[in-house]
Amino acid sequence: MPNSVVLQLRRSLLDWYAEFGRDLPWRRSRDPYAIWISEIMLQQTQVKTVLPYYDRWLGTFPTVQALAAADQQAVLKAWQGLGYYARARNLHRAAQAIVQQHQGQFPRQITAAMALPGIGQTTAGGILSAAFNQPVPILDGNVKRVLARLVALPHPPRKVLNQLWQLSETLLDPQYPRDFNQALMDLGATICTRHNPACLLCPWQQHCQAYNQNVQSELPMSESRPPLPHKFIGVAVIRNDQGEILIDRRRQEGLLGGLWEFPGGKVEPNETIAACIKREIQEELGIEIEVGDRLMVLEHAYTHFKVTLNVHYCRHLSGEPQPLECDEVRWVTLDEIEAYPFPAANVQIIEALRAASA
DNA sequence: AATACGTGGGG
DNA sequence: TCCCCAAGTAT
Repeated sequence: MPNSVVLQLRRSLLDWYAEFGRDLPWRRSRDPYAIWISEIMLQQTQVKTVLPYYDRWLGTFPTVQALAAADQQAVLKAWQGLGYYARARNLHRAAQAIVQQHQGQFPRQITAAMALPGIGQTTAGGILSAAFNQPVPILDGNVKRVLARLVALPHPPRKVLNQLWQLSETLLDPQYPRDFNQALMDLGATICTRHNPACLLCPWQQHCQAYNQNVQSELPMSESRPPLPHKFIGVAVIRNDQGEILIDRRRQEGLLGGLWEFPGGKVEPNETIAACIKREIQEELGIEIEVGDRLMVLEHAYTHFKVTLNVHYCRHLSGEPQPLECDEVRWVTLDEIEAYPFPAANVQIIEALRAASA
């Protein structure tokens, strides 16, 4: 790309941003901690979703020291509903590393930043450019889409990441890296959207190859995926003679790691829901239960599979619950359950229990 | 390099 | 209804 074009692209984008850039709360701050929190929350998550979480989080954990000193349960509770919970666990661990190894200061070296858990190349670039105005490129979903259209990229972005990183770096304005990166993301989020891009309002219209070839709605190229597997799960709401409910904390690794849940598991072929629940509870907790009435059936979709949750009331018969396949087990009341972080599908179960007890 | 990892909203 | 997607990272 000729240097004269690069200069025009920088200038037109920065002019556009000065007039139409979004007023977002983290842009009002130069605190690396606040900017870091926003960057992690924004991974694979829309601005609209993040806004309420961001404000609450800074109220609960106003500094990196406060976050480092917090209990993981409180951290996960503040993250409840945002998804990709490894982000919260990594944020917590990274805060402790910053306090212990960086004197409480967010590292300014990109290699040091990327050594922190949960911070990859794009997040590091986003933080260092936004907080310190360092000339470090980014390549998030917005930038991939904008650049793929700008050059009419004839490949799915995933196949040519090096080329896109190179382009992001070439275009980055060395004088205004903070505003340039933010402007690039705003362009993707508000003008160069996935569906019905507003090309007539775009500052890059003149240089956009996709627009000039009228293929903007076809780009970026996407790859089709096979249909998601579907799992049927039996879930137990086990109550004891005191009316308390049994919950367990999932292991740290993997899906929903560290969150609490109602115990249960996958229905085997030719197995009834009741038999599944009774078996799973014996295997996971080592106790005998009686499976009772159905509370609800709910559908939920994760990133890589779908589930049908068959939730039944159960009565504890005998045995002391043990954490055989989880990190912890606890009897709680419906009031106490508020303090525990649960996945979204389980929040629906709690709401149903609350409605049933009212 | 390909896959695991959440959730809510839009077409 | 169903698929796709949105400020990606870790392994």
